[in-house]
Amino acid sequence: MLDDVALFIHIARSRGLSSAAAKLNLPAATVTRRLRKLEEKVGAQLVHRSARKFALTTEGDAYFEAFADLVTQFETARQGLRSDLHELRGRLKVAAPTNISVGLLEPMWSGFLNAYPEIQLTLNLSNENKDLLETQIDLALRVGPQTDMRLYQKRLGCVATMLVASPEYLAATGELNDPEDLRQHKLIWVSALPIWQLSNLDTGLQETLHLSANVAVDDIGLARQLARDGHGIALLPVSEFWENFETGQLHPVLPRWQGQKRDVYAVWPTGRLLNARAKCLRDYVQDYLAERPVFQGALPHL
Amino acid sequence: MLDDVALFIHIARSRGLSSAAAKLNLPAATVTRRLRKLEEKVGAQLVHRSARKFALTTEGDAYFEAFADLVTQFETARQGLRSDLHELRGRLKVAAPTNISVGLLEPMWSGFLNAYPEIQLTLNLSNENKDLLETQIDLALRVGPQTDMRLYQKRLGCVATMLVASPEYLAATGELNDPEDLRQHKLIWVSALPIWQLSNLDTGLQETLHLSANVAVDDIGLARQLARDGHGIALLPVSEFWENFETGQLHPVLPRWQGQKRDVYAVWPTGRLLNARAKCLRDYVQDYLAERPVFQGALPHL
DNA sequence: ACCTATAATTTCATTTTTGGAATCATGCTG
DNA sequence: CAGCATGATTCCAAAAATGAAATTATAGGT
Repeated sequence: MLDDVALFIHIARSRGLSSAAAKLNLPAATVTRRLRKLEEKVGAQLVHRSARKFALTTEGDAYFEAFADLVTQFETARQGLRSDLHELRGRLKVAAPTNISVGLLEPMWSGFLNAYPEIQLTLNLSNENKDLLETQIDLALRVGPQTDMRLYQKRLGCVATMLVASPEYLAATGELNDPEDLRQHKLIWVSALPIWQLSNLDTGLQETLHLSANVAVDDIGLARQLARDGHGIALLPVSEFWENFETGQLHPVLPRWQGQKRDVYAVWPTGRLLNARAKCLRDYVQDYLAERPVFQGALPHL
Repeated sequence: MLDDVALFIHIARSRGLSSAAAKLNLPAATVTRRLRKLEEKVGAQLVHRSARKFALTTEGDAYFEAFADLVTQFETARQGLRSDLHELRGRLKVAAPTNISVGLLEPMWSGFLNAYPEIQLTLNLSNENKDLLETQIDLALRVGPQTDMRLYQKRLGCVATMLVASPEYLAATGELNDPEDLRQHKLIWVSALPIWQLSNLDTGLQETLHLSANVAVDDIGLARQLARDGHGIALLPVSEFWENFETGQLHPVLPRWQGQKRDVYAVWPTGRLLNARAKCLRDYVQDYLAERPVFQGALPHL
């Protein structure tokens, strides 16, 4: 019956059965019959009609007012779902961490846009985790443990962390032989890596260190900068210095030890269907990360 | 297609095809087929189903979220219209003038309620014309010219007006022979009858008088009371004193002259369908008034 | 008043949908 | 592991809907 009500709404808007039939690509006979069937069900005539004259009855007015907006919303929702579910065109709003996006991942964004020129990508870069529901983000890339239960998450890769310092700092203070030696050093702490959990590449031995930091910051990029400037030893994701590692501005400290690996995730809200574009991007990112050791947990000096 | 979407919503809510079929009073074969047809149109499976297990796909979730509220609104609107249009049960909000409603018309309200015990009548009495749209009145009884173009109106009857004064007042001042004599008297003016247009019952002669009133009030009941108390001559609708006329508390002044007749109307907003209850009441009122001379323009002393 | 053009309705052969009955699938219980 | 109960699907005759073509209705123009 809802289809017949929708038909009636179109008839009312078109102010005639023939023009409604034309708009809906239906024969006039079908429109006539279905309107009459609806009127029989309702138990009232909805339309006064004759050749060249058209008016709604008072019942028809009531029906129109009650259902017109609903029919519009139905059709809008249906259209939106059709295009949103299946088409690789239109808007796609993505959040991603600033550090890796303007560095290692810039070619990935560029490649995606070239591959899908009809997708209008809005890329919100931030090193903070924005609320996806509030900001209406379709998909977010995140690094590190994801604890928000409102989000679906798919693991796309992982990044190792390791201890680094500037060569000047190490020349002044001497090399370290053991994680315990860290206590004698200036340390740069960053909020993303609150606990320093180190594991030995050779023996598999694990140590969790509770250290007192000389400097504490909440931005990984700043921590890298401070380490490079000789202010101490930092535990950093290798993505932060992978590209420039050969320049020697940051040296590994305790090179046979590594920090905990940080997984890279795609996340999106549970209530939200992942449309074709977001799925496409997610798969594109996964493929891109699969081909780069830095996102498969590799270390730059090995 | 909207019918199939609605069916899908019911399937999702019932968490099964068989239970949805039972609720909708449809064969399971029909439900199965129409769901599959919808899935073909959508180009995606909406439901994972097997014997004893049921789950929506992510596309199904999206469809459910997009359409569930709309389907509910559709069904609510449809149910509302069905009952509102045709059933003589439920709410009916009516506005009517206080004076005639607690007097002459009280038996009419009582009779209507007895005749239609399932109608829940809300009777808003006032001698002011309330905004029907704002107060969501279904139907209003009004007396006098109706100039609001947003209202449909149907004339149900009419009430004559005439000049009256207390016997004490007339004994003190003497009888009148001609409308011009009114100028020598104390007059009680009421806003509902701003112009005194008198017509002679015998000759048909009409006079429009522009008089200076001693007292001006905006409530007809108060005007009646003042006249009864000997404060002068008032031009009043006969409905105001029809019942008590034989008690002699108010005497006709210039008994062969009458004031302008005031029509009684049922009015309702043009955009609003007059439902079965309001129609029923309107017709009931018209029949009731038709049987009472006071509402057919009669004078009490003739 | 008549004619024409347009809108609505009706007819009927064809297509599609329906629903009862039969069949299949599967999860739970013993 | 087998059997049973329940849910889902398929089959097919019957019913309903469809749409092209023909017909009817009517409003406007001459």
